[in-house]
Amino acid sequence: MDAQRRHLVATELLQRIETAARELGYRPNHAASALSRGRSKTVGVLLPDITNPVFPPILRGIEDALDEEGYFALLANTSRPDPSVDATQVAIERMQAQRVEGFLVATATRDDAWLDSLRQSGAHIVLINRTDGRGHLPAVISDDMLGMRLAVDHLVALGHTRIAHLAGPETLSTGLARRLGFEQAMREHGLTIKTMAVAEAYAVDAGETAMQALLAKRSKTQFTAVVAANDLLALGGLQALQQAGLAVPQAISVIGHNDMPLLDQVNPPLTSVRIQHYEMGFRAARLLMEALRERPGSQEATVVLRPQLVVRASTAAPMKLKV
Amino acid sequence: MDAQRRHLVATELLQRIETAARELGYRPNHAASALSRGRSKTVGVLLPDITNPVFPPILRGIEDALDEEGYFALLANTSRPDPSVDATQVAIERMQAQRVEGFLVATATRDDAWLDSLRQSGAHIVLINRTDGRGHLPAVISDDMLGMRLAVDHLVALGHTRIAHLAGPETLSTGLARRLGFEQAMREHGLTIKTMAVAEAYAVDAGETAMQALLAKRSKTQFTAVVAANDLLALGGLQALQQAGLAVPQAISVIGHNDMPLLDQVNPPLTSVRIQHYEMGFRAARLLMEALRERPGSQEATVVLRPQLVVRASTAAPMKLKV
DNA sequence: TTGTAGGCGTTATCAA
DNA sequence: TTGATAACGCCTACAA
Repeated sequence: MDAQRRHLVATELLQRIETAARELGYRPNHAASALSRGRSKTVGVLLPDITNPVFPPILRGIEDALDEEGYFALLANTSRPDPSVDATQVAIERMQAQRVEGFLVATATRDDAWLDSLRQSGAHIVLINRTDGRGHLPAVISDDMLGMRLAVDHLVALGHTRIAHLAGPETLSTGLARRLGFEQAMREHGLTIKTMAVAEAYAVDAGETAMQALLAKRSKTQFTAVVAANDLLALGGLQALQQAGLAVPQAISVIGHNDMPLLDQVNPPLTSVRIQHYEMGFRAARLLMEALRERPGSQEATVVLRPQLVVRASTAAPMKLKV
Repeated sequence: MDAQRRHLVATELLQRIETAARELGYRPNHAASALSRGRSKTVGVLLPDITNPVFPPILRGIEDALDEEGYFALLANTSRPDPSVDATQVAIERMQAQRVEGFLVATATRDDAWLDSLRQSGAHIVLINRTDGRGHLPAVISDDMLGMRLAVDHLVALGHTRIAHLAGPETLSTGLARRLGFEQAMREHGLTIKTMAVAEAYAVDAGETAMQALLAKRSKTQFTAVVAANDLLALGGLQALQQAGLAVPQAISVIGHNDMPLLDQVNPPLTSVRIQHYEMGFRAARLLMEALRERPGSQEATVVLRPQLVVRASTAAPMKLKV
């Protein structure tokens, strides 16, 4: 029964009804309600892969927010071993068949055609962590430019001037924004950018490869620090540095991005830009809930969360130059 | 349209129909189907907390298996900051309202009343990773006894004889089974168990506390190695050892359990018993799918997966005794 | 083979 | 305010 109207019925009667209902094993049938009211109380959530450590806190935030309104998330991991089938498209169709009331999308790239058509079909969408290229979808993201500025500021304060960037894929808004943020921050300090390598994906092995590319040019560039666009890249980079016999932070300082779990336990504990993952998921889900309540056309916001630098043992003053 | 009967219709007509359907924006309404057929194509998944690194691979396995049959998982994180409300009970009721066809439960303790009543209500249930106390529910678990044997065998082969156990909560089947496995393995080697500490929960800080308890008795017991029931406990233990100025593995060898992600990157890289998390989720979901297909009363299996020892740098031969 | 009627459980509408 | 009734969209069973 509608919670707001319980008081209209005698308490004693109400209790008798509820006991009876329990004894008869009555359960409200949500499928019937969904059909009749056209509200499934579910939303679709698109993630690349829940196995990637950044996503569990985001998902937890989403579910905590949905929970408050009695919603469930239908989850799809879109990154699959077999890329021949378009997992995203399939997932969206299945979710639409389930009549999800909206979508939370953490898989956007800067040129996703499906996002546009999904939007044009009138679906409610909130992006998480990554924006699309056009920027006309509401989103909850971290201030990636600021994050990179914090990283560069920290290194400059330690005395570094020759700083390299281990960039993420430019197809992702985060990869692009962090590169731009890095360049901007360097400019503000009057520093020129000597080296940059772009990783193919946010993954450990891609980071290793990219770092090797950086190291190949090291004799020329003499960089003493590396800002990575992502922790996984940084971890891969750490491995490449170790193989090259370069000590972190003595020879090279390294900064990651995301501050994913366990990063304080790795060797050396990694300095990283902490992103509010849980908050990101929570706010995005709330935003979606609000959009579902409002009449269509209510203005939709983009929320930008503040990152924070967490200094650990992978950054130190550069070695004295042997001039 | 039913895939098995497509051929009964002229291909050309079929295509015209499908184009028309697409143009009209037709989407099959699953809510209606669910109501009419009594099948929601969803199952409930109960986890303590997706943020704990062991669960993402399990969930991924579950979803990959469900995906094959067009099912979605409705997820609930039952461990909540405010324990005053029984999150499990609430989640189950909401899932039943959504008419989930079964439950995948990774939160079982050895004395859960709700599990029994859920079972008696006729729900299909498959347990994951942990069993209940009575053992009359189908489950997919890892061979915890074997896992501990692998750990002890490895330490004995290195020359250790005084081995301590950092046990998990006895309310969980894994905590109990691993302790029993440890004791059994020690017995097989003719070794007596000098020290054991039981952690309150599978968490880093609980591991730290428990290790401190072990260390308090160290002058008497002189243990040279610790087998932890869980990686988080081992990580906490590592911290306590570091604070006590004991080097790992030179002074003390440490073995974890689960081989969770990033464990190869911590300092020192942790030797651990690898559990097939993904497989566990995948098989459990498959088992549930089968149970849903069969007539009621079909015999239900418990699947036991083989763990595997992953040797890294946290274990070494014991220091020479100064006799 | 094709078509049609009734029902799934809930909600909303419209009369009384 | 209350109570009966149609409708939500799909599925199945039965009739044509």
